[in-house]
Amino acid sequence: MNEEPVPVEARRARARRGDGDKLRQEILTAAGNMLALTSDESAVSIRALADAVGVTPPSIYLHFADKDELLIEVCELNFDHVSRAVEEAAAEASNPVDAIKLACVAYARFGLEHPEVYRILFMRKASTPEREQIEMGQLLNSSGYGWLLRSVHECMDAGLMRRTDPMLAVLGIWSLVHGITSLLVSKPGFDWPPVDELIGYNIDAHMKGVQP
Amino acid sequence: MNEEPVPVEARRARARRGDGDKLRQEILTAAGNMLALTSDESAVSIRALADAVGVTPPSIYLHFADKDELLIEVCELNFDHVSRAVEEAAAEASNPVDAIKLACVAYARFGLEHPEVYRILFMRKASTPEREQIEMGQLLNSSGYGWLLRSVHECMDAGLMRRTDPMLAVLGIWSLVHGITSLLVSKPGFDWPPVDELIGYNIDAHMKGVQP
DNA sequence: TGTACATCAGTGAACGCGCGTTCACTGATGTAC
DNA sequence: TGTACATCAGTGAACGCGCGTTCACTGATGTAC
Repeated sequence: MNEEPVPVEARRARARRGDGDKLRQEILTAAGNMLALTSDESAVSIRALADAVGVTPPSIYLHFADKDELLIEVCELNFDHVSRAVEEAAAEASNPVDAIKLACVAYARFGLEHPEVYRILFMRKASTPEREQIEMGQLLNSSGYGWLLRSVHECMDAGLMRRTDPMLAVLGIWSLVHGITSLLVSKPGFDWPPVDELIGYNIDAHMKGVQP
Repeated sequence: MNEEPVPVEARRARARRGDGDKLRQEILTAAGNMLALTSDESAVSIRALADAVGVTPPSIYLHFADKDELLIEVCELNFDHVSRAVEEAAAEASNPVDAIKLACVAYARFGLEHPEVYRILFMRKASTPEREQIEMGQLLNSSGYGWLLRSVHECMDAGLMRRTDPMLAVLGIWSLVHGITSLLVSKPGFDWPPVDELIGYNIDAHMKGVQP
């Protein structure tokens, strides 16, 4: 249909002199939106991003050294999103065990609402070992992870969980909810039981199982 | 180094008249080996497979309609492998709860030993909805899944698990162990606690939590 | 107040790559007469 | 027992595609004199 090189009206207005960084933000926002809309990580190519922002592919390189650097920033932003969702949900609870339960539900819901973001954050193989280190650092430093670790400590201190290496307990809770979320994301066509019930029953059981 | 089109000595001996299907088997075996060796799903291309078997790319199409059909068969084979590993481990147990625990350890171990196979089976997004249906069918019909479902029923009948929709319990157990496995597979560089301890503590806790 | 100039945000065209797949073919193998 | 022929397993070369990335450039914007 539209084979002319670039429809000029679709082009983004050029940034003013000092405002080069605006494009940088627009690119990151567009990447997030594209993941949300297309549900396909491979659809987020340099070319597609440039198109979405209304710019030519080489412009991307004015703001990011390469594609990997771009994706790292996308991850950074989205670790923050998950963290916020989890912590907001947990704030409603009246005790640390309930807080963990609510957090798990919020975590799974985030995954289901942003499946491709979830994929990139938690299911992707990093392109290089260095890149993996960076991503793990982002994850471990995210406020959501810190929150869970503190909550587990709190539970142990309050006698609501039996004492053990807190890491084992943290990873167990995270694994359970990540397992559910990632299966739902990987196999959306399966005839799953209602999500809340699935999470509710199992996280309840799990938290009961780690009591003293 | 070796830029000649195809080093003739490396070529596979041509099959005898009725033996065309031998290549088919060799291709499937090679695909499994490549996944094991390269730990990179994207490395399994038609071209690489042809190379590994000692044949030219078009030959693949003598035996498989397209790449998707080939991968479906690879999955089929590997669902069988997981199932066998799980059931063999469980056979050592003296009660159904222990059987489930041993099965979980075997399942995780399989994932760690065959990370790319695990990725394809349980972490990949299917290329099409039809393809997803096929894969889910393979999974649900695999003997390992059937075994877990029966074991959960057994536990409930024996009063070792409290009664609920068995699907909730099955998916919970599977999610926990899949969660651990897939995180280990996704983030191999993380400083994980010993796998047996991680699985042991958490599956123990979980099975305790689902008791009556 | 006007103009030359450096700077900055971007463009256009092309690069090489590996991919899945197709098409016309070749040549060894077995079979019919 | 010998030969023509159909069949079958494979080859060789090419297709179009989208990808990340590079390079030489353009032209608007602000600044110095």
